[in-house]
Amino acid sequence: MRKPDSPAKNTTTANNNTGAVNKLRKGLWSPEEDDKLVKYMLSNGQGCWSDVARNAGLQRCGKSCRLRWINYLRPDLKRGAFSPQEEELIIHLHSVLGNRWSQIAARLPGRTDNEIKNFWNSTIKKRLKNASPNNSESPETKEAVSGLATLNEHEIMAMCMESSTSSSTSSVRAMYNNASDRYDPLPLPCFGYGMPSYGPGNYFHDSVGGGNAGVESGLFGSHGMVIEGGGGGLIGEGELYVPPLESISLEDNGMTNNNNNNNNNGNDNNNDMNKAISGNSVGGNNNGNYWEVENMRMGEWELDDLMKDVPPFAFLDFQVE
DNA sequence: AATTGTCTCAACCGCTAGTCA
DNA sequence: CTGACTAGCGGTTGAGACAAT
Repeated sequence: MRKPDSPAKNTTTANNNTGAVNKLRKGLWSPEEDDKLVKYMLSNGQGCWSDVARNAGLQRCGKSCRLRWINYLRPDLKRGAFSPQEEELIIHLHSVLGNRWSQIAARLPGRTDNEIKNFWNSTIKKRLKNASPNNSESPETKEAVSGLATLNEHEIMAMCMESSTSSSTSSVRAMYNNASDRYDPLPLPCFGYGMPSYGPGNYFHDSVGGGNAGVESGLFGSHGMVIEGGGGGLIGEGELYVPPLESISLEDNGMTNNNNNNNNNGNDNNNDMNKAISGNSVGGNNNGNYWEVENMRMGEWELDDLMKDVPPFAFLDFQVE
């Protein structure tokens, strides 16, 4: 943890330093600063982060405010220890996506890229290493990693349930109940498609009336997070494959996210999952929506191709007016 | 009880990409 | 086209917490 710089040391008042820009604070955030930022964000929503810093009366750079909000203050954060299911999912996603922490985080409701990155570097990495102290390419290690490429359907559902009933949901409800009978959430920059239960259009809107948004919309459902194997190939029947963001065709869902322009070509995804989906037509579990992924290999999927003919983003009601 | 080593994680840094004048 | 500005990402740092000696 970094020591919070004292305000006296870091703040140069404009009074006795004409023309000088106030020195920005660094280091740990004080409760008062947190309070200021939370209050500002809840009442004004996210705008330009440098404006947020200025208007909230914080001697912080916008970048610092953004980080603090995203990683710590955002009301929907889950916090606490990672569940075994989350852990498995992280390992699996990392085997598919590599160190794309933000994309991994986008598939884990209430978790931040920073949190996942730390968890990976401190815990999982070590665990996988310990599983095979002599050789990282040993069968044990391969099993530890590739064995997680498929997740048990019930485990996924359990994660959906856990996610949708998490205490963070309640806390968000509490924060928004006074203002409205539905959750008009603050914009959450890292939540794009691929995180449907919190994503645009699904974000808690149905939860207030007793519905269960996380389950109804499907933690991995409507945007095609999980492809159910049809038997044969590496994805067995009843097993679930979580495709990389870049690989998901949204055409059948009629949904896309213009914000996701990350044109990763997936060259580092040359693992067995390619073989698994290549030559196996796998159907989505989304009420009859199917993605035809026949003949597709990750390295060949270009985002431009995926995005063409996709109708404009149809759900922007979470945007701050 | 004191010291040392290790772990955890909040926050920073540097970089890239997108936007706009 | 260019440069300034901003958002976002991944890597790294470092201080506090905790465990071991």
